[in-house]
Amino acid sequence: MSDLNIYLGQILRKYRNERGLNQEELAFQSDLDRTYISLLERGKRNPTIKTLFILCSVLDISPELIIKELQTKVLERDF
Amino acid sequence: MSDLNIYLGQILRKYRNERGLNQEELAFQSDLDRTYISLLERGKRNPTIKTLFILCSVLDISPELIIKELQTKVLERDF
DNA sequence: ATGTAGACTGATGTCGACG
DNA sequence: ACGTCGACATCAGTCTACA
Repeated sequence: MSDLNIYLGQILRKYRNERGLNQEELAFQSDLDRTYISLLERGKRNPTIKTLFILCSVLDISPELIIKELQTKVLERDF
Repeated sequence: MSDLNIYLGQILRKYRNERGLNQEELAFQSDLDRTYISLLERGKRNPTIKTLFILCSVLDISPELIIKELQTKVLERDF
């Protein structure tokens, strides 16, 4: 639970790489700042639901699936 | 997409009522402010992922399921 | 028991620049 | 192409109070 940001960052980075996007392209398409993508992926930010939905739509993945992965990662540890 | 907050608020309120909790009890158990729960349920706030997870744990519902419901509501309209 | 208002703190998210 | 820094604006979330 405390490391939720870290896990989410790892998941988002994984899908970004799978899509063959770099941070700049993801930032541009999602209309977010590149430095913010960097912060997110390194677990320095805890995004809002709306931001998550935007990123998921660009990464062409279901928010539900991201949350599912996040849940399992969190449950493994301290939730 | 623009109405994401509204839909999320409706969903959260639905589950809170199903659990027989009032806003004060939910606020206390989730360690959030009562007035914030009120704002959330009326779509005036866009919570972070962490806040969603906290609320879900008190409401004893999977975050994945909330997001799934939210997705379908959003997809119906403008996403 | 809930909605609302206002003032507030801290975190999210922006922007320009550098290594 | 990414991490980082600092300054900044905006919004999440708190608190007191009243209807």
